[in-house]
Amino acid sequence: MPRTEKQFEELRNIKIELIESVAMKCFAIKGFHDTSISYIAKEAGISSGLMYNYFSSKDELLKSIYLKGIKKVFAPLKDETLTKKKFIAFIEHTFNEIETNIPFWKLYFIIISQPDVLAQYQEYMMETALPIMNAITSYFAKQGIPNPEIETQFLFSTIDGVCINYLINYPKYPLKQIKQKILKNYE
Amino acid sequence: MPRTEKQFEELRNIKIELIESVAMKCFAIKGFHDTSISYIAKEAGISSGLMYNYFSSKDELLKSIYLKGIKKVFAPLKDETLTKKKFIAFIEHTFNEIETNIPFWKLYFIIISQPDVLAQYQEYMMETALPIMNAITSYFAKQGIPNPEIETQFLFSTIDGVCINYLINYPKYPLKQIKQKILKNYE
Amino acid sequence: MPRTEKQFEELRNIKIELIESVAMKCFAIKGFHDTSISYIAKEAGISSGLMYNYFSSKDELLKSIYLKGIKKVFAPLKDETLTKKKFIAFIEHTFNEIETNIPFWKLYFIIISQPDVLAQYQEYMMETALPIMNAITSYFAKQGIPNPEIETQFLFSTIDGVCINYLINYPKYPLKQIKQKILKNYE
Amino acid sequence: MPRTEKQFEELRNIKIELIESVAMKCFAIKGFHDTSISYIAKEAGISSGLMYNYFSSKDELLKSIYLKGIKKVFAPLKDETLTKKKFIAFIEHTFNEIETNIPFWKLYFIIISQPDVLAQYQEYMMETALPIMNAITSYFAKQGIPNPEIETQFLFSTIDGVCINYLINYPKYPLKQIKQKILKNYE
DNA sequence: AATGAATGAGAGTTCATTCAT
DNA sequence: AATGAATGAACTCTCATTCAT
Repeated sequence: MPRTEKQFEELRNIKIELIESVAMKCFAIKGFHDTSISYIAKEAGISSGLMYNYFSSKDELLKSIYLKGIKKVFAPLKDETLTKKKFIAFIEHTFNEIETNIPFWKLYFIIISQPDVLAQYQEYMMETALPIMNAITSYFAKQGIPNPEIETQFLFSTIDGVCINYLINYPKYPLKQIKQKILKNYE
Repeated sequence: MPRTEKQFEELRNIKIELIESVAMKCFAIKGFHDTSISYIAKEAGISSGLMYNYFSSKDELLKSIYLKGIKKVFAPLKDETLTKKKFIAFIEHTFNEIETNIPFWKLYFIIISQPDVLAQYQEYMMETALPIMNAITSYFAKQGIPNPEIETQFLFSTIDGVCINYLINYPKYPLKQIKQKILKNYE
Repeated sequence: MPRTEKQFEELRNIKIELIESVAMKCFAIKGFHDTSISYIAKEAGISSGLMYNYFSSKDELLKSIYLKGIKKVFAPLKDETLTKKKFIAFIEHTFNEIETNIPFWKLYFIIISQPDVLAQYQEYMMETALPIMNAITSYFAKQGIPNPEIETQFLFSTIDGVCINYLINYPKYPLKQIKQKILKNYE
Repeated sequence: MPRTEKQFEELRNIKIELIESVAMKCFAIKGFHDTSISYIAKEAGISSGLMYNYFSSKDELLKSIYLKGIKKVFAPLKDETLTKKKFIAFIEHTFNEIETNIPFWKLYFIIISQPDVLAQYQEYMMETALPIMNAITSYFAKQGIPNPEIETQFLFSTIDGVCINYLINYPKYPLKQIKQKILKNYE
């Protein structure tokens, strides 16, 4: 009995996710340029040629990992009107993502540190992040916080900074306490 | 008649500064791995071989730029006991550095985002940053701020995050207002 | 359908032998430093990058050729007790190797003339040559030859000297007559 | 008082000999290709540019060292008719040269192992060596030694072989005893 | 779908040689 | 005579990508 098209599709997706997951870890540990396609292939248990059945280039592989990661981070955050509870949930969710997905965040900072690569992805990230930022700005405004746009910028900057310092210094970095401090700021 | 020792010395220093300055800009714009030695040389108007008269490798060039930059940033900050005035001056100095030396800070985040490179430089950066951080922690404690170590970590993380977002979004990023907000926090 | 493991293995062995054989000739004709990898590749009709699929560096290529050559020369010479017949066979074998494998011997003298390269290979050569030398010394002793160790050193030195002069002057060098003279010395 | 032309000439010769002597040692220790002009210059205490006042190229430097060395080795050996005493003196002289001028002989084997370099020098060496070889052949003939040409080839080959083995193994190589053995052969 | 041999452009680096001073 | 900064061709080596099987 031949496999259905759906089964093939599924097998393909499993392979793609395997490759992306392995590649993400490699990039995070060794850096993008210092991780060769053939190394990823070996780690993933496939041939280097097969990589190109799933990704048309090394850059495309990076892009795919990045976009999926961004989607995953922002997906649960609907741009509906925020309540206090939802705002807190957003902070909690974000810190949880940071803590449990270190390789992705390493990759994230590699990407936003590479100016020429950044340009291609910036647009997508902005599309994804902007609604969230706007929702938060509205929330801050409603809470009576002065300069709510600045406050949002400040919050997102802080989270970026916390993230990058956590990546460099974990497990020494006091992530939980910093999170508490941020939450307290908005009580 | 050959040039005097002093003339050679001066010639060398001029070339070193030229190369470092051009390389810093190239690295900041294109990234470290995507900037070739021959490209830097062309931009600097010299031959590629000349680089190696002054820097033993591309890595050493990066290191030299980094160390000089870090020194310049932290040099004015004595680790003496901080007063409020001095604390404010530190914040002002830091934001000023960020605003006026964008290429260096781009390079800085490229470096701390590259796992392979980071390890070599982390130690030096820590040696340089730690006394400042300690002085600030003491200052916070004296001011009666609770959890002064966490507060210091938070401040430095925030500054990193502000910096990285400024680099990506300037001139749109509201750097001055963010600085005012931070200063207000510690009034 | 990919090739089978066995097919790949065979393909590899053919290429390795091709590269080694071509490289040996090139080294012998032009010298090691004056033969570039890309020249060898061109002569072998392959791309320069392919070399590095089989040999991790130019030095490793040289080493591989050398070790295989040495093994081939000394392989048939068991270090068992020598009889007159076997001793003569050794001399005959050695001269035959010299006469029929000129490129290898040129390479051999290039190697032992290069101080930097020599050190790495000396040990292996000694390991290989010493048992033979000891067997011959024992044979000389049994034959009642005085100072058998010196006699062995003299014999090996002579063969080296004959070899190097043959390489420089063949086909003018009277290799066969020299061999007869040596054999007569030990009758 | 300006120097006379002769004094200039002498100073120049002293410099040349200094450079040649330093270069010879460097070549012998590190090999020809692994010794850079600037390294020789530094060892000789001059600038690399000045080298080219005395030698038009690195190859010319090598050639000059080689030719002077060959001349020095063969100079005392007139091609007059040999007596037994003179023949013994030749052997003694040769071994003495080997023992006391190791760097030159290392260089000598580097050169005769480099086929493309060899061609240029072979002629000169032959011109120099041939009269000596002929004289010795005549001497052997007069002594009633059969196949005197072969005997001469054998002697020179042996000396080459002894020399190369001495260079590799000194001070372990039994040079003096080998010399005695050779002399005994011709008593 | 799958392999890994093969390619070749381009990287970092070295160094004999030149030349302004 | 003397310096050493400067050049640039040539080197070794890497690796994303292709392709015959």
